[in-house]
Amino acid sequence: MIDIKFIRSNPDIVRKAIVDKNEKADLDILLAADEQRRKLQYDFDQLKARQNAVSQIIAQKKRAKEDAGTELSEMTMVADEIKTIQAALNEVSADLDARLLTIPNLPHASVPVGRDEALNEVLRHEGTARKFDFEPKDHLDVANTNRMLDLPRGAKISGSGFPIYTGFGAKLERALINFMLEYHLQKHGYSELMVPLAVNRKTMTGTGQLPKLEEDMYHIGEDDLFLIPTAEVPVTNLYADEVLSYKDLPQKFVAYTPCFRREAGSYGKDTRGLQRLHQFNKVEMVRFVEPETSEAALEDMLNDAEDILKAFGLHYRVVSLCTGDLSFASQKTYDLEVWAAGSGKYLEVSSVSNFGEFQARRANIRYKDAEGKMRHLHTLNGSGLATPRLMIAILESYQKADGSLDIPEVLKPFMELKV
RNA sequence: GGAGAGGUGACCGAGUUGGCUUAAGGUGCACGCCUGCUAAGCGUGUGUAGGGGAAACCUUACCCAGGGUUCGAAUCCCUGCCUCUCCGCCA
Repeated sequence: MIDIKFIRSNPDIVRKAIVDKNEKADLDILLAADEQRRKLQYDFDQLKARQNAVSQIIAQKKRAKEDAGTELSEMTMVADEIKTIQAALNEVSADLDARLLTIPNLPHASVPVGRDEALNEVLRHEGTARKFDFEPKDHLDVANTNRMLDLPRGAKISGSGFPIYTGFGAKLERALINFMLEYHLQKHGYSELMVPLAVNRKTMTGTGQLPKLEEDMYHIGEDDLFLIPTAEVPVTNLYADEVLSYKDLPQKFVAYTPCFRREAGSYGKDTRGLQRLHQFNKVEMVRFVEPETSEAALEDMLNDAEDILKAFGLHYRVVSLCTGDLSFASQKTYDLEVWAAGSGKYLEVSSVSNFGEFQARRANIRYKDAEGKMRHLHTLNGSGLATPRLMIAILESYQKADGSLDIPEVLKPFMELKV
C-alpha cells in the first residue's frame, strides 16, 4: 500500500495514478477519514494520559488505606468517554485501512501513460521467427497428432481449462519445468522453494490480490483459503511480518507451482487449446532487495526470463506495459511475448515486475539498513516462465512437415533421464 | 477429530491472590572508562507504531490476535490462531 503520509502530502500524484491505472478509489473520503482518525487519536491519547495518571493516585491511596472516592467517580466518567471514543476510533481506523488497501501502486516515471494494452510500448524483438516450407499447424493440431493432450477428458473431470497432458506431452511439460528450474538455480543463482498452493486471506492481501481480485480466485470456503494464482503470493509473503538485516539482502527465490485462475469475465476469449487455462504450471522468480537496487534488479530479472526463451531458440518481443495495463500492485512491468509460429501471433509468457515497497508495506516486510534504520524493502517477481504458451510456441515452431515434432536441444537431456 | 500443556521485548527468563512493573533480572549489542595484551571489570544506552514539538523531549498503543469484566489487566473471562505431548484417523 501507499504510505498514508505520502498520500496526505501528495494527493494529486496519487489521484493521477488512480486515473492512469483505471482504478476507482475516492481519495477525498480517504483523506477525510485520515483527518478524523488523527483527531480521535489525539482525544483518545489525552484521556488515556489522564486515566493513567489518576490510576496511579488511586493505587497509592488504596495502599495507604485512604479514600479515593473523588478520583474513582471522575474515572468512571473518563472511562465512559474513552470507551465511546475508542469505538469511534476503531471504526474510522478500520474504514481507513480498508480504503488504503484499494489505492493502487504508483506507476514508475518511465512507464508510458495509456488507457489499455494498445498503448503498451514494444521495446525490441529478439531471435528469429521460424520460416516454413509447408503449411504450419497450430499447437492443438500438433499436440493431437502427437497424442500430447487430452483436453476433452480434462473438461469431463474438472471443466474446460483444466488440461490433461498425456504421455509425451506430460513428459515434455515436466522437462520444461525442470529445465527452467535448473537453469535459474545453476546459472542465475536463485534458491528453490516448494510452497503451499492454498493460502489464507492475509497472505492474499499482502501481495495485493485481495481485496480487488477475489472474484478471480478459487476459494475454499470451509477453511477460507485461496488457491494461488501464482507462486508470487506464497513466496513474497515468506518474510511477512519479519525484519531482515541489510546483510541478508538481496535474496532470490525460484519456485515451481501450478497456478489457478478463474478467469472470470474472459470466457470465449482465446480459448483454443492451451491459450487460456484455469490451471497451469509456472516457474516463478521472486526477489527481495534494498530500495536503491530494485530498478537494476528489474532489468536483471528480465534478462533471466529472456535467457530461457533464448535457450529454446524462440522469437519473442519485449513490451513495457503502459499505466492502464499495469497491475494494481505493480510500479513497472515488462511482458515477454513469444512468437507462436503456427498461429502467427505473440503470446504473453512472462510478466516481470517491480513492486517497489508496495507489497512490503502490505505484508509488513522490513529490514534494518546499514545505518540501523528500519525500512521497507522492495519486492520483484517475474515468470520464468509460464508453460502453456511456451508449449504452444515450441509445438508450433518445432513441428515438422510430416506432422511429427522436434524439440529444443536443451530439453533433450531432460527427456532422456535414466533410472 | 479427542485430551492436556503453553504462547512475555534480539534471545533466555521472572511476573498468573488485578494497582509501588506503563514488564524485574540475565545474555547479546552499541558507546565510554579502566586495565598494556586473544580476557575480565565498571558506567550509560539499547524495540516498533501513531500523535505533538525547530529540537531536547513529551505522550498514546503494543506481554500471539480479537472481544469482554473493571476506576485500573501481561495478570480474570470468552473466541480464534499457532506450537508441543498423548490418543484416534490417514497419503
